[in-house]
Amino acid sequence: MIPSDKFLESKGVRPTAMRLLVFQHLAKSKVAKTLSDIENAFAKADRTTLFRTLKTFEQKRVVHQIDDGSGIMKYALCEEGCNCELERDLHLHFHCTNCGETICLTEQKIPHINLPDGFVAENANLVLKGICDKCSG
Amino acid sequence: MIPSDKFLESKGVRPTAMRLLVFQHLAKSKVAKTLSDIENAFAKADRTTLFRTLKTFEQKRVVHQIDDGSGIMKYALCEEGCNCELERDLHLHFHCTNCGETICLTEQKIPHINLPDGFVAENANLVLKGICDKCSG
DNA sequence: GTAATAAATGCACTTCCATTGCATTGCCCT
DNA sequence: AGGGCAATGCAATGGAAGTGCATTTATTAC
Ligand SMILES: [Mn+2]
Ligand SMILES: [Mn+2]
Ligand SMILES: [Zn+2]
Ligand SMILES: [Zn+2]
Repeated sequence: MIPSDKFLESKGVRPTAMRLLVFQHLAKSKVAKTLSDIENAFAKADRTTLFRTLKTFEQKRVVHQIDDGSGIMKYALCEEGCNCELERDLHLHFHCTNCGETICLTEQKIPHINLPDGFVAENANLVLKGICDKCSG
Repeated sequence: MIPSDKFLESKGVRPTAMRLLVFQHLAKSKVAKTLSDIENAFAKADRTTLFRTLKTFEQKRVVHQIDDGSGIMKYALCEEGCNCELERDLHLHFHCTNCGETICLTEQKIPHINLPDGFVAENANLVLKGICDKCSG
């Protein structure tokens, strides 16, 4: 298990105290987090710093942003070997309408779609909504 | 060609002057429209009225709302025989990162996805981003 | 080590869109 | 005409994203 600070450095992100906390918070979580989630997880965290931390993480492919249709952006760690550079998010996301949580289904890839002539897709976002495993149990 | 007012009535929407204008505006358009788009299309239109008009249309399955990831909701007429009730949006949407337009690809259905145990999908949203036919020509 | 430089942080403020409250107007039915 | 409900218009609010700028902290140069 590569330590968090070394990991961030390997991604080109300077491992400040706050960044390490955010990274580890996301690493512990099975679900995607909103900015407010993260803000509330740390008593003395400034919203703007967290916002910019996540932006930096996103640029350096540490996290990916998820628009699950709830109106609030969520963030989750990228998979190892994830090539967000080419296709931001090949896997799909599941948004539970009961508990409101959103999770990455990294095993479920977005199928290839044949588009009409003239359309060139560079990116895809597939969100399924319904009841998650915890809520349907 | 069924007249607009009869069509709205058949959907359980009272065909007021403003509603007819909005409906016909959407019917003419090949692309999904934002609330501001519609507001700008009519000089003396109140934003709130349009907002509620679209909300009513959505509830009565006259239009569907599209979250293309641009941060602004867009609206497009439902297809004839569309069963939004069961699966809000079976077809996919294409968002052009060049011209900013979003169009319904009603022929392109969202493929069925096998989910892990415990997950029950009720709804799906698939948005492809890239260059549209007009911009790639 | 100290000074210069660059990066990160904190606070205030702005912007943009969605949404609501409430008074008013218009429509429909009796 | 009058009662009642639906639709409208205007004002205000809320929530989230994003920006400006001063301050602190870390890095680099000397
Ligand atoms: Mn994901
Ligand atoms: Mn559509
Ligand atoms: Zn759930
Ligand atoms: Zn285009």
